[in-house]
Amino acid sequence: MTSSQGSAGGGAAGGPGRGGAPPEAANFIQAIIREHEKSGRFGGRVHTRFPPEPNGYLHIGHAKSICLNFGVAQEFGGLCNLRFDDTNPTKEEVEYVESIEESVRWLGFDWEERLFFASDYFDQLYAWAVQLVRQGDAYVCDLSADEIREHRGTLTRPGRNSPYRDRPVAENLDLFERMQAGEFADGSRTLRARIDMASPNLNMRDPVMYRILHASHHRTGDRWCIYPTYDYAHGQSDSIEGITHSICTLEFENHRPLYDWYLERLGIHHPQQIEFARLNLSHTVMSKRKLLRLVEEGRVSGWDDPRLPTLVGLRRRGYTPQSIRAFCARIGVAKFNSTIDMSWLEDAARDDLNARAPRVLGVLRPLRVVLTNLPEDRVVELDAVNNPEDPAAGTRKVPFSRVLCIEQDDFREDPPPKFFRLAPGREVRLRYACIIKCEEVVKDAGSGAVVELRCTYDPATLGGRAPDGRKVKGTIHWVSSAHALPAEARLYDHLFLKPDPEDVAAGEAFAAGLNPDSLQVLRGCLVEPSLASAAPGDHFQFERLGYFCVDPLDSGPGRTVFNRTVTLRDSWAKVEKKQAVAPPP
RNA sequence: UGCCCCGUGGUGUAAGCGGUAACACUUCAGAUUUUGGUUCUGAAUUUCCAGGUUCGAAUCCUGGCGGGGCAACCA
Repeated sequence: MTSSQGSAGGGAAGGPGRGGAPPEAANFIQAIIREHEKSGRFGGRVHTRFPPEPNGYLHIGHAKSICLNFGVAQEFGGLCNLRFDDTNPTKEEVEYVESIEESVRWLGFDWEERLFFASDYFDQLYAWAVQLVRQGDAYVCDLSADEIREHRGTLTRPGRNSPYRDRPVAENLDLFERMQAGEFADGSRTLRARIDMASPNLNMRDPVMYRILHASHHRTGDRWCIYPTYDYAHGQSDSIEGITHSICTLEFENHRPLYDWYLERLGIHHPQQIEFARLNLSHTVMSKRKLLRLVEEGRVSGWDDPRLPTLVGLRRRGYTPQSIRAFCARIGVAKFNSTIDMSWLEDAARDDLNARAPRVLGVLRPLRVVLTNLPEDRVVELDAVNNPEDPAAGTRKVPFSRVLCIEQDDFREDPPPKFFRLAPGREVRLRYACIIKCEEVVKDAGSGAVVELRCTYDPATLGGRAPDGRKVKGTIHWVSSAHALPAEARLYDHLFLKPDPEDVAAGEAFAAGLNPDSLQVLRGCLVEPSLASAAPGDHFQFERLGYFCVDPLDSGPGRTVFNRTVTLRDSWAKVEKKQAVAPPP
């Protein structure tokens, strides 16, 4: 039994232990499965599946479903399949199949040899359709799409039977055979389930099972010109694979009676469909349609734009699979429609990266600092710890010399209260180096901008500690000008200004809610020389700034681009904000 | 004006058969700190409403109210 690998997410963190362990908090899906295990339904087996349609890129919402399906299987010692729901050749492409596989693998899940396609089952599905026709449970309907809609009735009014509903079985068989043989034009006929046109559930009003589509399929080519609908294909595919728990999102709740109906009429293995609430994240959009729009209208650079909630985007942004899995475990699973604040995702990234990302010194907006009492040719190699959370990460050397750069934000000519950084006449500690004192501020004659600080360093404090015990509250990051490497940094913010992108004035397109500052490109950054060996995709913590990831696409020889995954928590920013709202007397 | 689902602190979730609300995050206040990071301590706040059943209801029943979904030959 390999059920204790635990951490990989899905449901409550850790999950319940197996075999007689006291009951732990579980989400409602785990509770249902436990119930089934107890009652012996499915013979104690648990087999799930993640069933994407290959018509777009995976996003964080899919990650929730992936973690749930693979997680629950893992936890109960079961299996999870990857199955592409490829029943609509007009929308689906191989390009998506490949990207989806890659994303699931990247997230850390393994479907082993169980990669399936609904299209693998087209022959079986067809045979079952014939069976239903024979049983009088399905018929060929000559109504057009418009006519079908018209016959369906409305939410409050029952529908009317199709005039073709009572066709003799032999005629149905013949017609269906000829549909399949390509005798009829697209849309001219359908195969429909014969259920109940007066059902209060519209899905039961003789739903379409097969439509004529003379389209080439990415896997079956031109073998078929009729294709099963989702409702007819999905449950039967589950059945074929021996799925026990068919987990899907809430909008399929009303489809469950139909899911059950097909399986019952066919008399085949009958999985349990369970619905859960899809993930909504603040400040972004999740629907394929809207994501596609952002990409097509050029509001983002592509599907992997680091501002997008797509898995390829998050990956490029610097999110690790672990952080995404932890996030999915933390948000839980329920049937209530909720919106999770983006800060939860960001926290998950901080949590994970804090433990693993090596620390480096990098300056985003450099301000020149000259140490007037340090000889020009003097270079000191200082020891810096790579990760205080992980002693095994060791230390590295950082060069220190007369001309340095510090962050512009770390100097204030007129410091507000509680500002612990550098200011005229004040002292600050340079991380891993020494304490310096600002003696003089050099300004640009024209603009009045501060262009250089002339400081002195205290040789007694080399290493950072003051032997006289004097307290220096601030510690700032820095870089040696002569040794630093140039870099570009991309700072990201929410794609949308408001938590709910739909919350725009009447008549305004949702694009109006886009945050104009969601991307800020900084080209004059300077980073410590050890970063010369940074590889694409590497994660770092720029001390005091945030977590950054080497952009795999735009970095190359002679050019390093860092994507800011997320900032560090910044309690000074909070203090400052408060001061701005209510300035001290 | 039909059917289905849902309603627990600010947020997200828990409380197998009804037993007296918990966890995480956020917030606030401290401590530690050569990252205003991390970590640690403490505090604050909760069962949509109204009836009913019961010794006892977040849990069961009824009725409201509120939110979501459904009328593709999409998934």
